[in-house]
Amino acid sequence: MATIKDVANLAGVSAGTVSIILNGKASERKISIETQEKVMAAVKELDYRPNISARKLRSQDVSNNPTIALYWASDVRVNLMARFLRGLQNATSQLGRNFDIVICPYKNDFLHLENGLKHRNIYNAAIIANTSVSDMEYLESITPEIPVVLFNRFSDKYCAVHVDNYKMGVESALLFSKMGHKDAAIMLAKSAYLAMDIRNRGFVETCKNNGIEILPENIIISDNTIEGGVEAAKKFINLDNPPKALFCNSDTIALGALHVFNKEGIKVPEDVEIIAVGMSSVENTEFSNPPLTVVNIPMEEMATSCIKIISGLIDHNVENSTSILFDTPLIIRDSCGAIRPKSAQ
Amino acid sequence: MATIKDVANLAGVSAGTVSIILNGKASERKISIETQEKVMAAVKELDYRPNISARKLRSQDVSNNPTIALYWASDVRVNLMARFLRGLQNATSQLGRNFDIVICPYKNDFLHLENGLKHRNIYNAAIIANTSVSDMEYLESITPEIPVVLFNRFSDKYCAVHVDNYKMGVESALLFSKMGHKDAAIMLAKSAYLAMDIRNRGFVETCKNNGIEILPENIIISDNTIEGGVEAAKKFINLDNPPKALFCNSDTIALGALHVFNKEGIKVPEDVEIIAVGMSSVENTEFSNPPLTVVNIPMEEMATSCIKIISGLIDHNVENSTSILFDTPLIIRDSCGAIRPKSAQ
DNA sequence: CTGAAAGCGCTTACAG
DNA sequence: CTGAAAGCGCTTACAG
Repeated sequence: MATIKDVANLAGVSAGTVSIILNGKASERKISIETQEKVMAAVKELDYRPNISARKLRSQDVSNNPTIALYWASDVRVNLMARFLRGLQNATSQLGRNFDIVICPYKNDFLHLENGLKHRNIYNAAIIANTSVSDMEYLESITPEIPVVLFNRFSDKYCAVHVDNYKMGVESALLFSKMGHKDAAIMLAKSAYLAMDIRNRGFVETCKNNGIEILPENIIISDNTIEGGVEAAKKFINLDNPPKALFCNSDTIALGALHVFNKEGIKVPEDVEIIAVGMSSVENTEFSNPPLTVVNIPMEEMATSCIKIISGLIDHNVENSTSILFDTPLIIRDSCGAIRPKSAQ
Repeated sequence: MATIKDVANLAGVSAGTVSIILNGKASERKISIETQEKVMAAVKELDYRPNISARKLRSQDVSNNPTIALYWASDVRVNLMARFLRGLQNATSQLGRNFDIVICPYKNDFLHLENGLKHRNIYNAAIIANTSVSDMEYLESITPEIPVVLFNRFSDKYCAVHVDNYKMGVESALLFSKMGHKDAAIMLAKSAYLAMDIRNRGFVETCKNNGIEILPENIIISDNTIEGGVEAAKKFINLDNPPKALFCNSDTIALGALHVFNKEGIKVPEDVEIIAVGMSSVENTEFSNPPLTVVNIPMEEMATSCIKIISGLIDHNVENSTSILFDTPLIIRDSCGAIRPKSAQ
């Protein structure tokens, strides 16, 4: 990488002169047109780009926000990030402190390729979200150079903001049980995510314990997209004996399924009751037709909490393995468990 | 802000020693426990935080990505940003070059309070999205210190990636005209955004020219949220003579309206035909009930284009006022203009 | 009109 | 076990 000195040498002037020209003070300092042209030519030839760190160091006028890396798996639905970012914004306004949040997309299972955790001078701190099992193993094996908070994961070693995934599955199963169901189907997002697996286990095991049968063919795997839900619903409809209880591991999938059910005249909740895990904005499931019963993951609040911990870590006044467990409220809406007006029964 | 020298002075040691301790090399370098404790105490007392710029400058090991500020109005639906970020990701992979994208939420009409454009050493470049009229005036009046690309806005002065907002309104009106409508209603997001105003004008003026009447009471203003659409739809239903053509300036509002229509047994498109401006993910309108006809703003492609221009500006090989106008295709779906099977007619 | 030099806050060989 | 010094790449008074 060319430096200002290289440019100066090539142009046959001093570094100071190059700096003046590059900072648009050429006319103010009466630098000759000729010199200016020589310098700009050298800049182009060497593909010179100023070193921002050196600039910042030199001219201290500018308040320097801490830079926080947000590691977000690139194949995770970006609109989940929307909720997260909303929470981040809340936090900065609550803390009266500003952070530069840098979005760092990473490929699941390849977190170890990222440099930000290994160096102390890229970011001041990091939030790591949507780790896969092997990413977690990697994290357990290293000691990052910067403060780290895990989002929606737990570890003894790190600060973490998380939910009880198993319980989410349990509560969904219990609601089905309460509604008197004896068999159920599941739509699962295919993914490498531990959290989702744990949720499924919670659901499946609780079903078993409460006399709800889940036949192997009633477990439908799909992409974690609306379209994935559409495909899954088509499979569901074609089952020999579609259960009247459906658990969707992601509300995105549930929305796709609703689309198909509405189109095909399958009534929710009369023909099939649905519970979904609330990952996307509450709005999306609140105003679907019908509104969906969800076990809600409070992303915004969790994100706010993340930033507060990070802020504390940077200031050295938070314990190095603080964990906050968030509750995941069951929001009962028309798709399952709601008391319906007589006319609709 | 305390420096390493301050810490060294307070602890009564040299700056080098402080550095060694802070970098976790104390035991390796056999620094006495006593010294370590003195230093850490001084660090805490002074609330010392290392200057990342100085670190970066000193230890050049780490590749330094250009930092791009993404100015995004904080009251704009964050899930629009989702689409934008998806486009950004595509760009970085296409360019084989990495950028640090820093999310900079700003308050509309207060872009002038942001420092990033005024200094050359905070960010390397900026993308500015969702400017209000007065933000645009501000931008016209200044010369930013860094390369800037406008997103979904146009200016002679800046690079811009934009769409023909007027035409979006025109095409929606023309489709209604083709469907034989003689009157129409509009649901508008209340906002300070020029783009939305222009769209409305395009729609209203074209309606007028084509004999479609829009009564003042048929113009419904609402929040740009699903809930806003719900409220708007309730007002729509209570109109004395609700038109059979409805233009929504935002698909988010349209989704809220659909919720109400479905609930109240108002059939789309039989009872009312809907065209919406496609701002959120295509998925969301593709799998609603019924799927929505939209004039789509190709956010992802526009974002990709933004980054490519930025990359060119940084490398000095793109013109300083390059503009790219994107097409906004009309996507015909069931809510308006689709050829329906006989059974549904 | 332009150059030489100081110094921003760090880290790291080197010396002792 | 610790300190003094050099130097990363810039910018900016100062000198001429």
